[in-house]
Amino acid sequence: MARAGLTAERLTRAAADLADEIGFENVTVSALARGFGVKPAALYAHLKDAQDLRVRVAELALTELADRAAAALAGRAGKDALVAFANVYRDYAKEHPGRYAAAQIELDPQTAATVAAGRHAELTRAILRGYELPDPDQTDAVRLLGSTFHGYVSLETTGRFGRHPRDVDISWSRTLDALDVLLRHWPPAAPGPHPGESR
Amino acid sequence: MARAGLTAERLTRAAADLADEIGFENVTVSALARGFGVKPAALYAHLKDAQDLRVRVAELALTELADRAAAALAGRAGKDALVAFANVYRDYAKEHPGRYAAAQIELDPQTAATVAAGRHAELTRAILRGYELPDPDQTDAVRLLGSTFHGYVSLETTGRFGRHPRDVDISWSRTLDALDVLLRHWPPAAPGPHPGESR
DNA sequence: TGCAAATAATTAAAGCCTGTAAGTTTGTGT
DNA sequence: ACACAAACTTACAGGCTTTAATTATTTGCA
Repeated sequence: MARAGLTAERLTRAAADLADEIGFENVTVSALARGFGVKPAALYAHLKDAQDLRVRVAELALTELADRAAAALAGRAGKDALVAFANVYRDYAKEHPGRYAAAQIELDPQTAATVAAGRHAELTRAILRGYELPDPDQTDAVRLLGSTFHGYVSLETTGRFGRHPRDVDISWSRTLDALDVLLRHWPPAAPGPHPGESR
Repeated sequence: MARAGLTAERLTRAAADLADEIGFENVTVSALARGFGVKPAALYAHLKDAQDLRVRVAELALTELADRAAAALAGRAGKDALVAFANVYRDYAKEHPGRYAAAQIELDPQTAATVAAGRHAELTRAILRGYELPDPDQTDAVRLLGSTFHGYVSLETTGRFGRHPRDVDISWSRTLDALDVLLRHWPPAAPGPHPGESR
Protein backbone atom coordinates (compact mmCIF):
# COMPACT_ATOMS: atom_id res chain seq x y z
CA MET A 1 0.00 0.00 0.00
CA ALA A 2 1.11 3.52 -0.77
CA ARG A 3 2.77 5.50 1.97
CA ALA A 4 0.80 7.93 3.98
CA GLY A 5 3.36 10.71 3.69
CA LEU A 6 3.54 11.45 7.37
CA THR A 7 5.68 14.20 8.79
CA ALA A 8 5.81 15.70 12.24
CA GLU A 9 4.17 18.85 10.89
CA ARG A 10 1.26 17.09 9.23
CA LEU A 11 0.74 14.97 12.30
CA THR A 12 0.79 18.03 14.51
CA ARG A 13 -1.76 19.87 12.40
CA ALA A 14 -3.98 16.81 12.23
CA ALA A 15 -3.70 16.35 15.98
CA ALA A 16 -4.68 19.98 16.48
CA ASP A 17 -7.72 19.55 14.25
CA LEU A 18 -8.60 16.36 16.05
CA ALA A 19 -8.28 18.14 19.39
CA ASP A 20 -10.74 20.78 18.24
CA GLU A 21 -13.17 18.04 17.27
CA ILE A 22 -12.94 15.56 20.10
CA GLY A 23 -11.15 17.48 22.84
CA PHE A 24 -7.43 17.73 23.48
CA GLU A 25 -7.48 15.11 26.23
CA ASN A 26 -8.89 12.56 23.81
CA VAL A 27 -6.17 12.96 21.24
CA THR A 28 -4.14 9.75 21.32
CA VAL A 29 -1.40 8.46 19.10
CA SER A 30 -3.73 5.64 18.16
CA ALA A 31 -6.62 7.88 17.20
CA LEU A 32 -4.30 10.03 15.16
CA ALA A 33 -2.87 6.99 13.36
CA ARG A 34 -6.39 5.81 12.62
CA GLY A 35 -7.10 9.10 10.92
CA PHE A 36 -4.20 8.51 8.57
CA GLY A 37 -5.15 4.88 7.95
CA VAL A 38 -1.91 3.77 9.50
CA LYS A 39 -0.80 1.69 12.49
CA PRO A 40 0.08 3.54 15.70
CA ALA A 41 3.69 2.39 15.63
CA ALA A 42 4.19 4.23 12.36
CA LEU A 43 3.94 7.58 14.09
CA TYR A 44 6.91 6.93 16.32
CA ALA A 45 9.20 7.48 13.36
CA HIS A 46 8.10 11.13 13.40
CA LEU A 47 7.28 11.73 17.03
CA LYS A 48 9.35 10.93 20.07
CA ASP A 49 6.30 9.94 22.08
CA ALA A 50 2.79 11.05 22.98
CA GLN A 51 4.00 13.95 25.08
CA ASP A 52 6.08 15.18 22.18
CA LEU A 53 2.90 15.31 20.12
CA ARG A 54 1.10 17.30 22.81
CA VAL A 55 3.93 19.78 23.09
CA ARG A 56 3.98 20.26 19.34
CA VAL A 57 0.26 20.99 19.30
CA ALA A 58 0.73 23.43 22.16
CA GLU A 59 3.48 25.24 20.26
CA LEU A 60 1.36 25.31 17.14
CA ALA A 61 -1.51 26.86 19.03
CA LEU A 62 0.67 29.41 20.79
CA THR A 63 2.21 30.40 17.50
CA GLU A 64 -1.12 30.69 15.70
CA LEU A 65 -2.45 32.75 18.56
CA ALA A 66 0.55 35.04 18.53
CA ASP A 67 0.27 35.44 14.76
CA ARG A 68 -3.35 36.45 15.02
CA ALA A 69 -2.63 38.79 17.89
CA ALA A 70 0.15 40.45 15.96
CA ALA A 71 -2.12 40.93 12.96
CA ALA A 72 -4.89 42.35 15.12
CA LEU A 73 -2.54 44.78 16.77
CA ALA A 74 -1.21 46.18 13.52
CA GLY A 75 -2.32 49.77 13.11
CA ARG A 76 -4.22 49.91 16.38
CA ALA A 77 -3.47 51.64 19.64
CA GLY A 78 -5.02 52.31 23.02
CA LYS A 79 -8.36 50.74 23.79
CA ASP A 80 -8.76 49.77 20.17
CA ALA A 81 -5.66 47.60 20.45
CA LEU A 82 -6.73 46.25 23.83
CA VAL A 83 -10.09 45.12 22.54
CA ALA A 84 -8.73 43.65 19.33
CA PHE A 85 -6.08 41.69 21.18
CA ALA A 86 -8.49 40.40 23.80
CA ASN A 87 -10.96 39.29 21.19
CA VAL A 88 -8.30 37.37 19.32
CA TYR A 89 -7.78 35.24 22.41
CA ARG A 90 -11.42 34.74 23.13
CA ASP A 91 -12.37 34.04 19.54
CA TYR A 92 -9.50 31.64 19.09
CA ALA A 93 -10.52 29.70 22.16
CA LYS A 94 -14.08 29.44 20.91
CA GLU A 95 -13.07 28.52 17.40
CA HIS A 96 -10.31 26.12 18.47
CA PRO A 97 -11.09 24.75 21.91
CA GLY A 98 -8.75 21.80 21.52
CA ARG A 99 -5.85 23.96 20.42
CA TYR A 100 -6.54 26.42 23.21
CA ALA A 101 -6.55 23.61 25.76
CA ALA A 102 -3.26 22.38 24.35
CA ALA A 103 -1.79 25.83 24.80
CA GLN A 104 -2.28 25.50 28.54
CA ILE A 105 -0.06 22.52 29.21
CA GLU A 106 3.13 23.02 31.13
CA LEU A 107 6.11 23.53 28.88
CA ASP A 108 9.72 23.23 29.85
CA PRO A 109 11.05 26.65 30.87
CA GLN A 110 13.11 26.90 27.70
CA THR A 111 10.17 26.46 25.35
CA ALA A 112 7.81 28.42 27.54
CA ALA A 113 10.11 31.40 27.70
CA THR A 114 10.50 31.50 23.95
CA VAL A 115 7.19 30.73 22.33
CA ALA A 116 4.80 31.25 25.21
CA ALA A 117 6.03 33.87 27.62
CA GLY A 118 8.29 35.53 25.13
CA ARG A 119 6.21 36.40 22.13
CA HIS A 120 2.91 36.74 23.91
CA ALA A 121 4.32 39.01 26.58
CA GLU A 122 5.95 41.02 23.83
CA LEU A 123 2.63 41.50 22.09
CA THR A 124 0.76 42.30 25.26
CA ARG A 125 3.39 44.88 25.99
CA ALA A 126 2.67 46.45 22.64
CA ILE A 127 -0.87 47.17 23.75
CA LEU A 128 0.51 49.21 26.59
CA ARG A 129 2.36 51.58 24.31
CA GLY A 130 -0.89 53.49 24.05
CA TYR A 131 -1.03 53.88 27.82
CA GLU A 132 2.02 55.50 29.30
CA LEU A 133 3.19 53.03 31.89
CA PRO A 134 6.73 53.12 33.26
CA ASP A 135 8.58 49.87 33.24
CA PRO A 136 8.10 47.78 36.30
CA ASP A 137 4.44 48.68 36.24
CA GLN A 138 4.30 47.72 32.60
CA THR A 139 5.32 44.18 33.43
CA ASP A 140 2.71 44.02 36.16
CA ALA A 141 0.08 45.26 33.75
CA VAL A 142 1.12 42.72 31.12
CA ARG A 143 0.62 39.99 33.66
CA LEU A 144 -2.71 41.34 34.78
CA LEU A 145 -4.02 41.58 31.23
CA GLY A 146 -2.83 38.12 30.31
CA SER A 147 -4.37 36.74 33.46
CA THR A 148 -7.72 38.34 32.93
CA PHE A 149 -7.99 37.38 29.28
CA HIS A 150 -6.95 33.80 29.87
CA GLY A 151 -8.95 33.51 33.06
CA TYR A 152 -12.14 34.80 31.49
CA VAL A 153 -11.88 32.50 28.52
CA SER A 154 -10.98 29.58 30.73
CA LEU A 155 -13.81 30.09 33.19
CA GLU A 156 -16.29 30.77 30.43
CA THR A 157 -15.44 27.60 28.52
CA THR A 158 -15.44 25.35 31.57
CA GLY A 159 -18.88 26.61 32.48
CA ARG A 160 -17.78 28.43 35.63
CA PHE A 161 -20.00 31.43 34.94
CA GLY A 162 -23.00 29.22 35.29
CA ARG A 163 -26.09 30.06 33.37
CA HIS A 164 -26.53 33.38 35.06
CA PRO A 165 -28.92 35.65 33.16
CA ARG A 166 -26.25 38.26 32.55
CA ASP A 167 -24.94 37.73 29.03
CA VAL A 168 -21.27 36.70 29.05
CA ASP A 169 -20.61 38.77 25.94
CA ILE A 170 -21.74 41.86 27.75
CA SER A 171 -19.66 41.06 30.82
CA TRP A 172 -16.71 40.56 28.51
CA SER A 173 -17.25 43.90 26.89
CA ARG A 174 -17.58 45.62 30.25
CA THR A 175 -14.49 43.83 31.47
CA LEU A 176 -12.53 45.32 28.60
CA ASP A 177 -13.97 48.75 29.36
CA ALA A 178 -12.85 48.30 32.93
CA LEU A 179 -9.35 47.24 31.97
CA ASP A 180 -9.06 50.25 29.71
CA VAL A 181 -10.01 52.52 32.57
CA LEU A 182 -7.62 50.68 34.83
CA LEU A 183 -4.68 51.15 32.49
CA ARG A 184 -5.44 54.84 32.33
CA HIS A 185 -5.64 55.06 36.12
CA TRP A 186 -2.86 52.67 36.98
CA PRO A 187 -2.10 53.22 40.66
CA PRO A 188 1.36 54.42 41.60
CA ALA A 189 3.53 51.89 43.38
CA ALA A 190 3.55 53.87 46.61
CA PRO A 191 2.13 52.14 49.67
CA GLY A 192 -0.33 54.94 50.36
CA PRO A 193 -3.88 54.09 49.18
CA HIS A 194 -3.96 56.54 46.31
CA PRO A 195 -6.10 58.84 44.14
CA GLY A 196 -7.48 59.38 40.66
CA GLU A 197 -5.70 61.47 38.22
CA SER A 198 -7.67 62.10 35.04
CA ARG A 199 -6.04 60.80 31.93
CA MET B 1 -6.79 -10.63 54.42
CA ALA B 2 -8.43 -7.79 56.30
CA ARG B 3 -10.60 -5.40 54.41
CA ALA B 4 -9.25 -2.07 53.36
CA GLY B 5 -12.33 -0.15 54.48
CA LEU B 6 -12.79 1.78 51.28
CA THR B 7 -15.49 4.38 50.85
CA ALA B 8 -16.05 6.94 48.13
CA GLU B 9 -15.01 9.68 50.54
CA ARG B 10 -11.75 8.07 51.60
CA LEU B 11 -10.93 7.30 47.99
CA THR B 12 -11.66 10.85 46.98
CA ARG B 13 -9.45 12.32 49.66
CA ALA B 14 -6.66 9.90 48.85
CA ALA B 15 -6.99 10.72 45.16
CA ALA B 16 -6.77 14.42 45.97
CA ASP B 17 -3.61 13.88 48.00
CA LEU B 18 -2.20 11.75 45.24
CA ALA B 19 -3.01 14.47 42.72
CA ASP B 20 -1.06 16.98 44.78
CA GLU B 21 1.89 14.63 44.81
CA ILE B 22 2.05 13.28 41.29
CA GLY B 23 -0.20 15.61 39.33
CA PHE B 24 -3.92 15.32 38.71
CA GLU B 25 -3.47 13.89 35.23
CA ASN B 26 -1.49 11.00 36.65
CA VAL B 27 -4.13 9.93 39.11
CA THR B 28 -5.48 6.62 37.90
CA VAL B 29 -7.81 4.12 39.44
CA SER B 30 -4.93 1.66 39.41
CA ALA B 31 -2.50 3.96 41.19
CA LEU B 32 -5.13 4.76 43.77
CA ALA B 33 -5.85 1.07 44.35
CA ARG B 34 -2.14 0.43 44.76
CA GLY B 35 -2.03 3.01 47.51
CA PHE B 36 -4.67 1.07 49.41
CA GLY B 37 -2.98 -2.28 48.77
CA VAL B 38 -6.01 -3.41 46.84
CA LYS B 39 -6.79 -4.55 43.30
CA PRO B 40 -8.12 -1.89 40.88
CA ALA B 41 -11.41 -3.69 40.43
CA ALA B 42 -12.17 -3.22 44.11
CA LEU B 43 -12.63 0.50 43.62
CA TYR B 44 -15.48 0.07 41.19
CA ALA B 45 -17.71 -0.92 44.09
CA HIS B 46 -17.40 2.65 45.36
CA LEU B 47 -16.86 4.64 42.19
CA LYS B 48 -18.83 4.53 38.99
CA ASP B 49 -15.73 4.94 36.87
CA ALA B 50 -12.55 6.97 36.56
CA GLN B 51 -14.40 10.11 35.53
CA ASP B 52 -16.58 9.82 38.61
CA LEU B 53 -13.41 9.89 40.70
CA ARG B 54 -12.16 12.99 38.92
CA VAL B 55 -15.42 14.80 39.43
CA ARG B 56 -15.42 13.94 43.12
CA VAL B 57 -11.92 15.33 43.52
CA ALA B 58 -12.98 18.46 41.66
CA GLU B 59 -15.96 18.92 43.97
CA LEU B 60 -13.77 18.33 47.00
CA ALA B 61 -11.33 20.98 45.84
CA LEU B 62 -14.04 23.49 45.01
CA THR B 63 -15.62 22.97 48.39
CA GLU B 64 -12.36 23.28 50.29
CA LEU B 65 -11.56 26.41 48.36
CA ALA B 66 -14.95 27.92 49.08
CA ASP B 67 -14.61 27.05 52.77
CA ARG B 68 -11.27 28.79 52.98
CA ALA B 69 -12.54 31.76 51.07
CA ALA B 70 -15.53 32.08 53.37
CA ALA B 71 -13.28 31.93 56.41
CA ALA B 72 -10.93 34.53 54.97
CA LEU B 73 -13.77 36.86 54.18
CA ALA B 74 -15.24 36.77 57.66
CA GLY B 75 -14.84 40.14 59.32
CA ARG B 76 -13.12 41.76 56.38
CA ALA B 77 -14.32 44.33 53.89
CA GLY B 78 -13.06 46.42 51.00
CA LYS B 79 -9.52 45.91 49.85
CA ASP B 80 -8.79 43.85 52.91
CA ALA B 81 -11.41 41.34 51.82
CA LEU B 82 -10.25 41.47 48.22
CA VAL B 83 -6.67 40.66 49.13
CA ALA B 84 -7.58 37.94 51.61
CA PHE B 85 -9.86 36.25 49.10
CA ALA B 86 -7.34 36.45 46.28
CA ASN B 87 -4.60 35.01 48.44
CA VAL B 88 -6.76 32.10 49.43
CA TYR B 89 -6.97 31.11 45.78
CA ARG B 90 -3.33 31.60 45.04
CA ASP B 91 -2.12 29.91 48.20
CA TYR B 92 -4.46 26.99 47.71
CA ALA B 93 -3.17 26.48 44.19
CA LYS B 94 0.42 26.51 45.38
CA GLU B 95 -0.28 24.25 48.32
CA HIS B 96 -2.54 21.88 46.41
CA PRO B 97 -1.64 21.95 42.73
CA GLY B 98 -3.34 18.66 42.01
CA ARG B 99 -6.58 19.68 43.68
CA TYR B 100 -6.47 23.03 41.94
CA ALA B 101 -6.01 21.34 38.59
CA ALA B 102 -8.95 19.08 39.38
CA ALA B 103 -11.10 22.09 40.10
CA GLN B 104 -10.68 23.16 36.48
CA ILE B 105 -12.29 20.21 34.77
CA GLU B 106 -15.60 20.72 33.03
CA LEU B 107 -18.53 19.81 35.20
CA ASP B 108 -22.03 19.13 34.08
CA PRO B 109 -24.08 22.35 34.25
CA GLN B 110 -26.01 21.10 37.25
CA THR B 111 -22.95 20.48 39.40
CA ALA B 112 -21.10 23.49 38.10
CA ALA B 113 -23.95 25.82 38.91
CA THR B 114 -24.20 24.54 42.44
CA VAL B 115 -20.74 23.94 43.80
CA ALA B 116 -18.61 25.86 41.35
CA ALA B 117 -20.39 28.86 39.95
CA GLY B 118 -22.86 29.08 42.78
CA ARG B 119 -20.90 29.27 45.98
CA HIS B 120 -17.79 30.85 44.52
CA ALA B 121 -19.72 33.58 42.75
CA GLU B 122 -21.61 34.17 45.96
CA LEU B 123 -18.38 34.66 47.88
CA THR B 124 -16.83 36.85 45.24
CA ARG B 125 -19.94 38.96 45.35
CA ALA B 126 -19.43 39.37 49.06
CA ILE B 127 -16.15 41.13 48.39
CA LEU B 128 -18.00 43.71 46.39
CA ARG B 129 -20.19 44.72 49.27
CA GLY B 130 -17.39 47.05 50.27
CA TYR B 131 -17.46 48.74 46.89
CA GLU B 132 -20.82 50.12 45.96
CA LEU B 133 -21.58 48.52 42.65
CA PRO B 134 -25.10 48.40 41.22
CA ASP B 135 -26.27 45.04 40.07
CA PRO B 136 -25.52 44.25 36.51
CA ASP B 137 -22.09 45.78 37.03
CA GLN B 138 -21.64 43.68 40.11
CA THR B 139 -21.96 40.52 38.06
CA ASP B 140 -19.47 41.84 35.54
CA ALA B 141 -17.05 42.66 38.32
CA VAL B 142 -17.48 39.22 39.88
CA ARG B 143 -16.54 37.70 36.56
CA LEU B 144 -13.59 39.98 36.11
CA LEU B 145 -12.23 39.23 39.56
CA GLY B 146 -12.67 35.49 39.20
CA SER B 147 -11.00 35.63 35.79
CA THR B 148 -8.02 37.57 36.97
CA PHE B 149 -7.42 35.48 40.07
CA HIS B 150 -7.75 32.21 38.25
CA GLY B 151 -5.86 33.45 35.23
CA TYR B 152 -2.94 34.71 37.26
CA VAL B 153 -2.62 31.51 39.23
CA SER B 154 -3.00 29.44 36.11
CA LEU B 155 -0.40 31.33 34.09
CA GLU B 156 1.97 31.47 37.01
CA THR B 157 1.83 27.73 37.67
CA THR B 158 2.17 26.75 34.02
CA GLY B 159 5.26 28.88 33.74
CA ARG B 160 3.72 31.44 31.41
CA PHE B 161 5.31 34.38 33.15
CA GLY B 162 8.69 33.08 32.16
CA ARG B 163 11.63 33.80 34.38
CA HIS B 164 11.31 37.53 33.93
CA PRO B 165 13.29 39.43 36.56
CA ARG B 166 10.16 41.07 37.96
CA ASP B 167 9.12 39.08 41.02
CA VAL B 168 5.73 37.42 40.54
CA ASP B 169 4.78 38.11 44.14
CA ILE B 170 5.20 41.80 43.55
CA SER B 171 3.21 41.70 40.33
CA TRP B 172 0.51 39.86 42.21
CA SER B 173 0.43 42.47 44.90
CA ARG B 174 0.30 45.27 42.35
CA THR B 175 -2.43 43.43 40.49
CA LEU B 176 -4.53 43.42 43.63
CA ASP B 177 -3.83 47.12 44.15
CA ALA B 178 -4.96 47.73 40.60
CA LEU B 179 -8.15 45.72 41.02
CA ASP B 180 -8.95 47.64 44.17
CA VAL B 181 -8.57 50.90 42.30
CA LEU B 182 -10.62 49.53 39.48
CA LEU B 183 -13.51 48.57 41.72
CA ARG B 184 -13.49 52.06 43.17
CA HIS B 185 -13.47 53.61 39.69
CA TRP B 186 -15.76 51.16 37.95
CA PRO B 187 -16.71 52.78 34.67
CA PRO B 188 -20.36 53.57 34.03
CA ALA B 189 -22.06 51.43 31.43
CA ALA B 190 -22.53 54.32 29.04
CA PRO B 191 -21.13 53.90 25.54
CA GLY B 192 -19.18 57.13 25.63
CA PRO B 193 -15.48 56.49 26.27
CA HIS B 194 -15.36 57.84 29.77
CA PRO B 195 -13.38 59.71 32.52
CA GLY B 196 -12.17 59.53 36.03
CA GLU B 197 -14.19 60.61 38.96
CA SER B 198 -12.23 60.62 42.16
CA ARG B 199 -13.36 58.14 44.75
C1' DT C 1 17.82 1.18 -16.35
C1' DG C 2 18.61 -1.17 -12.16
C1' DC C 3 19.77 -1.92 -7.77
C1' DA C 4 21.43 -0.54 -3.03
C1' DA C 5 20.73 2.32 0.73
C1' DA C 6 17.67 5.01 3.22
C1' DT C 7 13.10 5.64 4.63
C1' DA C 8 8.31 4.34 5.74
C1' DA C 9 5.19 1.06 7.60
C1' DT C 10 3.72 -3.26 9.50
C1' DT C 11 3.96 -7.05 12.66
C1' DA C 12 4.74 -8.66 17.16
C1' DA C 13 4.85 -8.20 21.83
C1' DA C 14 5.25 -6.40 26.59
C1' DG C 15 3.26 -3.45 30.04
C1' DC C 16 -0.17 -0.57 32.05
C1' DC C 17 -5.02 1.12 32.43
C1' DT C 18 -10.20 0.76 32.35
C1' DG C 19 -14.12 -1.75 33.33
C1' DT C 20 -17.27 -6.10 33.75
C1' DA C 21 -18.54 -10.53 35.49
C1' DA C 22 -18.14 -14.19 38.38
C1' DG C 23 -16.26 -16.27 42.49
C1' DT C 24 -14.63 -16.08 47.32
C1' DT C 25 -13.98 -14.21 51.77
C1' DT C 26 -15.33 -11.49 55.70
C1' DG C 27 -18.67 -9.33 58.75
C1' DT C 28 -23.01 -8.96 60.82
C1' DG C 29 -27.11 -9.73 62.87
C1' DT C 30 -30.56 -12.94 64.31
C1' DA D 1 -24.00 -21.05 64.40
C1' DC D 2 -25.69 -19.54 60.03
C1' DA D 3 -27.33 -17.20 56.29
C1' DC D 4 -26.97 -12.86 53.75
C1' DA D 5 -24.87 -8.84 52.18
C1' DA D 6 -20.95 -6.32 51.36
C1' DA D 7 -16.02 -6.14 50.19
C1' DC D 8 -12.46 -8.08 47.57
C1' DT D 9 -10.01 -11.02 44.24
C1' DT D 10 -9.62 -13.52 39.91
C1' DA D 11 -10.14 -13.62 35.18
C1' DC D 12 -10.69 -11.37 31.08
C1' DA D 13 -11.56 -8.35 27.21
C1' DG D 14 -10.20 -4.27 24.95
C1' DG D 15 -7.37 0.11 24.45
C1' DC D 16 -3.32 2.82 24.41
C1' DT D 17 1.96 3.36 24.49
C1' DT D 18 6.27 2.18 22.96
C1' DT D 19 10.16 -0.78 21.33
C1' DA D 20 12.26 -4.07 18.22
C1' DA D 21 12.42 -6.74 14.33
C1' DT D 22 10.79 -7.32 9.62
C1' DT D 23 8.97 -6.04 5.15
C1' DA D 24 7.95 -2.82 1.59
C1' DT D 25 8.77 1.44 -0.95
C1' DT D 26 11.40 5.23 -2.64
C1' DT D 27 15.35 7.54 -4.20
C1' DG D 28 19.28 8.41 -6.16
C1' DC D 29 23.24 7.29 -8.13
C1' DA D 30 26.16 4.03 -10.86
